[in-house]
Amino acid sequence: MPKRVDHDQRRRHIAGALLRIAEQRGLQHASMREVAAAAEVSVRLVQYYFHTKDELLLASLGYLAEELGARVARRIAALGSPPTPRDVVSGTLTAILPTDPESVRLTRTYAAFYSLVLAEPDLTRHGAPHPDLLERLLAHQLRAAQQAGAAHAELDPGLTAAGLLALTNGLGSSVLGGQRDAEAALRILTYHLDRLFVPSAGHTPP
Amino acid sequence: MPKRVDHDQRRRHIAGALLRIAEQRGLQHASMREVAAAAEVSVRLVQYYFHTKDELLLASLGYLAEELGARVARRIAALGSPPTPRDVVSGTLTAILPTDPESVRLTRTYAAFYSLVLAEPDLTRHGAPHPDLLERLLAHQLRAAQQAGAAHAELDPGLTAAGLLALTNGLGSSVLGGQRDAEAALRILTYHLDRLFVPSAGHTPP
DNA sequence: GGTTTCATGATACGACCGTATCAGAAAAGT
DNA sequence: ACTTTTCTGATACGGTCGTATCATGAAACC
Repeated sequence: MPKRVDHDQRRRHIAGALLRIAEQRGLQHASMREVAAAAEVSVRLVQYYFHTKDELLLASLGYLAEELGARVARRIAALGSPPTPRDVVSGTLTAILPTDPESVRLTRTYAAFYSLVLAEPDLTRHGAPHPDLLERLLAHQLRAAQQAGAAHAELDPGLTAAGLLALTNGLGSSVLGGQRDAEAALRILTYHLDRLFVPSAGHTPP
Repeated sequence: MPKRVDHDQRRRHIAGALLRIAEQRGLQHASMREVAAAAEVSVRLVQYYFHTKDELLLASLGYLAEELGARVARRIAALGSPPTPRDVVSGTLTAILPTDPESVRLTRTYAAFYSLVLAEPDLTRHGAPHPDLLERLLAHQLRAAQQAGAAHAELDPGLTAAGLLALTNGLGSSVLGGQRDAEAALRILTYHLDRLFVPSAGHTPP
């Protein structure tokens, strides 16, 4: 037998090369040859670990989702304990908004996959349980804030959570599109959060 | 000289074929040959009216923007006169949200161009004065509503307008992505509008 | 009414695409 | 030591891409 290699690591390495190309130059340029070159690997190797290009695309998208999920989780975990519901909401949403290099990279890469997913929905038939999950997390935090008197009681948590997520996604698009810088987007997001949560001692005293 | 032909009409016809392909199968399939076939025209003709593919893509995007702008204008013009600011805001936003076949077509097509524009920003160096324009329109309407006592006075019109636009774009993405249907998106949008405008006789009495 | 000019068609060229094939190196098991 | 299995490399094939070339139709102008 040959030297045993960590297949998963190899797959991540190659998929990472594809994600890098997708982020920087778009999926149009993510050909097998370009991916192999970016991973400093032969084309045959890419074929070996991913039998077909669709498989490579799908796996890469999976790794990307994993990475974004990890970032959100890390952000939430890094909050002081116990974090206020607003901290959780704000932390989650700013983790998705392209403000720092990592989030720019992640959202740019996601954007590269967006139209592909729209055009070929079969590719992700079994994917994306995420958005609904995030929405539920946010709604749950909003409810907790209401019970603690930290958010206005008449808010509908579900509709508000969905709105916040859509707002953040829309802001992210405009930032990536260059119509707004990250600072302006963050200002808009914070403004809307301020309208949901009642002011407390710890937060942005005027 | 040959029979004189309306060049602009021909260009629109060909660009329309590209837009149709982009919407239905994505820009990946919008090759010169496919566009020509969809327009029932020879490849040479496509080359004749658009010297290069980039030119075709750029022109098509322009026509698309024109079409969306016309839809918004038509929607606003169709409002009773004088329309309330809320009607204008709501009409503008629902014109953008993919709720009926035409708006689905427009937003799907836009989405197809999205990642291309992100990857090749040079293509649209001179384009897209639109978003800022819409934002200003919404902000202006919000201010008018405030002066008429129809919207809460403490709102920041600029930030709120930007938020509404981003919210609508985000909702549109989720509808196109199939995570939500148009009805749910409209419900979320209406909920947020309800939180901005003070209830009046004409609107959704409980 | 010939000629110029605009408009259109058929076809070819080189490049790159995804994938398949052929072959070989390298390490574990016996 | 030798076989067997896992891994890697070079190269070829058919297809499609964007674009260029060559050729021709048909109408307006002198």
